[in-house]
Amino acid sequence: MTETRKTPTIQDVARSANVSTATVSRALSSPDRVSESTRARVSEAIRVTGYTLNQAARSLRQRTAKTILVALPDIRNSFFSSILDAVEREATNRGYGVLVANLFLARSPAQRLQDYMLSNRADGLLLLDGSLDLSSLHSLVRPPNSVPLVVACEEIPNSGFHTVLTDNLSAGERATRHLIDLGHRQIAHLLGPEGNVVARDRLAGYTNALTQADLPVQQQWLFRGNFDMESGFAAAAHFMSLSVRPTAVFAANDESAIGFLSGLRQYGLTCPRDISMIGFDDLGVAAHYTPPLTTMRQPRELLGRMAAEMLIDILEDAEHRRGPMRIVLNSELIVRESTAHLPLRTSG
Amino acid sequence: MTETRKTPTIQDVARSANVSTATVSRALSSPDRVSESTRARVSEAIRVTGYTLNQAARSLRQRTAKTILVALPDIRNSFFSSILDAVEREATNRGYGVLVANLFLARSPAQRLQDYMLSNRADGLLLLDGSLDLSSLHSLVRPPNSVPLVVACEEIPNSGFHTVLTDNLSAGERATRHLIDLGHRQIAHLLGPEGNVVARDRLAGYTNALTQADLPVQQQWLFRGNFDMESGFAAAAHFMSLSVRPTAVFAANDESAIGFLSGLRQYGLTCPRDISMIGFDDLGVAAHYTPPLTTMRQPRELLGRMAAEMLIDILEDAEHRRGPMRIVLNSELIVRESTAHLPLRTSG
DNA sequence: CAATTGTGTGTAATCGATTGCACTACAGCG
DNA sequence: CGCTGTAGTGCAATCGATTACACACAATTG
Repeated sequence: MTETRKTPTIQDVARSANVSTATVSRALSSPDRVSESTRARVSEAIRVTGYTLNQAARSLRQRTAKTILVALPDIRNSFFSSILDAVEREATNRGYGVLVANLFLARSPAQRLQDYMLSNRADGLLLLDGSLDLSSLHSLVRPPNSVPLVVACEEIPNSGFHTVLTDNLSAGERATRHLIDLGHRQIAHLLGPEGNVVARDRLAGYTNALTQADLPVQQQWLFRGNFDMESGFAAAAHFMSLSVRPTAVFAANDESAIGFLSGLRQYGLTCPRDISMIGFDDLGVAAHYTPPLTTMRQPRELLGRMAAEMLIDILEDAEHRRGPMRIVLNSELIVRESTAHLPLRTSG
Repeated sequence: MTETRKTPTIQDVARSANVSTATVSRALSSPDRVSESTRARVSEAIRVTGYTLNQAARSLRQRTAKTILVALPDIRNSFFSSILDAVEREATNRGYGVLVANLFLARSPAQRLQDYMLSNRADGLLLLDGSLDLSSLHSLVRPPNSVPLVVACEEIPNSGFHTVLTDNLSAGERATRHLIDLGHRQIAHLLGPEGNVVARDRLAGYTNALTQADLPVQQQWLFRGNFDMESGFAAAAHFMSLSVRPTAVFAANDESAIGFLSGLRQYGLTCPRDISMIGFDDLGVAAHYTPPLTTMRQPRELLGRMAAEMLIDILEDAEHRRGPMRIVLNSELIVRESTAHLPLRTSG
């Protein structure tokens, strides 16, 4: 006799508790508007029927999906997945679901985001990728499609978007200064992707630090990179081809630093004996690399959590007319073993 | 005058195209049931109005969210995030959204999954975590809450769930045999988490290989581990305390292998000079570690893609009465520099 | 020519929860 | 006693798309 019953609805609960559906709904969403005895009856009825809310129905009526969309340039990258982790945690705590859109190799990223947002699947967008076409984003953010948006980790200059990120410029400065303090005078920079704002700021920090120390910025010591290991690996070959080789490298992130060191290894060079290396991010593997990597630690968890908080705050506060918010977090220098004092023995 | 117009609905399109909403709906979902001229008028009207589908309304009516839920033990782990990447790609291609639930440190994981599934937010569940309580899962999968479920990477024994995974047992065998082939006779295994089926299979493979080579399985050479770097690091201390030290280690995964090597480094031991090490997974960093890590490569992308395919196939095929499916993929031995022939010089 | 089939479209019910409005009952007050 | 205010509840409209059913009309068939 127990046929495959359909999922119980609020109607079933109402019938079982001998109240109207309106009362059940209120007992759930604003319990203080319902008498205690009724509330108890409803709770019991919910238990008996095994009722669970149909989110689609609620979304339709309330025009709210209780879901945020997180757009990442590449989930596989441990840096982003850590942030996603923190975002997911915060969102879950506040009753939101997390949809992910991996933009890596996607055909038309902006279009995809637009589809998602406008189809009422997500209430807000958390963007971890600064490389999107600004104009297509504007069509999302401007009326009539005013999608709540927070940009994290990356930044879109002059966009006026809400942003949470770390102070890449001063962190780049700090990293470079660390090398200078160790006595290095010939310091290269392994660049991040061209056009990436974060990478640009780290470069600017590098340049500042050199300039402040009266060291020249040498064009040939800016190595092409792309934030990934392969590009770091390739840069090592370039490094070997130089007539005058730097004694230290500041890499725009840990992944490329690791790729670079792995590349150097092919030529028999060892860190920190032959070269000092500082990275950026403090990925989990940095502490366990050989050698353990000196790096600028970004507070990933904090960053993800704050970005999620900010977005959800915006979503839940209809009166968010307080102008663009911008939170800048500090990075921290983590000294490990990949950086060392310049050897006293002269190299020439 | 251009007030904040509401999002255009199918009604607006119908009015603009001078047809009924039914026709608009049909023009979208089954174009061949609509005459060509009407179809053109509707397309034009959609363009003019800027209409986008309200997914909530569709979900409510069709009882389908066009979304899958991916549950992971820990997104930060690069192994899982790679799989998520592949899953997301496949799901997107087939028009599905991807919700993520990170079960790491979650209070009551099974409850969370249940909530998600029963609230009509997701149509199916892709489980990448084998450590969940089986009984709570059964309440999900059995009627009346028959949630379509595919388990990937991990396995839940005797559950009868659909599964995609690699052949951990034979891969564990292969890995161990590789060490034996290099002349090693004293081979340790750095275990995965207790109770984890995948870890258990890799251990079984290790045991098999030893037995086949007439080597004894020594209890004290089974090092506790947890699939993460910290546990590998800790195991190194244990290793140092042994009176007779193995010459090679098969680690249950790359992360713990890296942690272990990093631990050994503290004691001045170097791989592969002092010890050979083989890992499992072939994480991106494996190729760029120092030394580059020999490992068993799991076809992560394929695995993720197939799991997503399987789940969506099930969702879209109402008649999926073909019994539990089980796909086993092969891992591949990737020989790099962390394993070496046993040195001819005797250690005693 | 009548009967039949098929194509294209419209009408209206439906999915399940929320919520504006109306109503009852009762307490408090002058 | 009559009036007002408030707490608690129910009725029914609503969100936006889908779809069973009905119907009009053209094409095909016997």
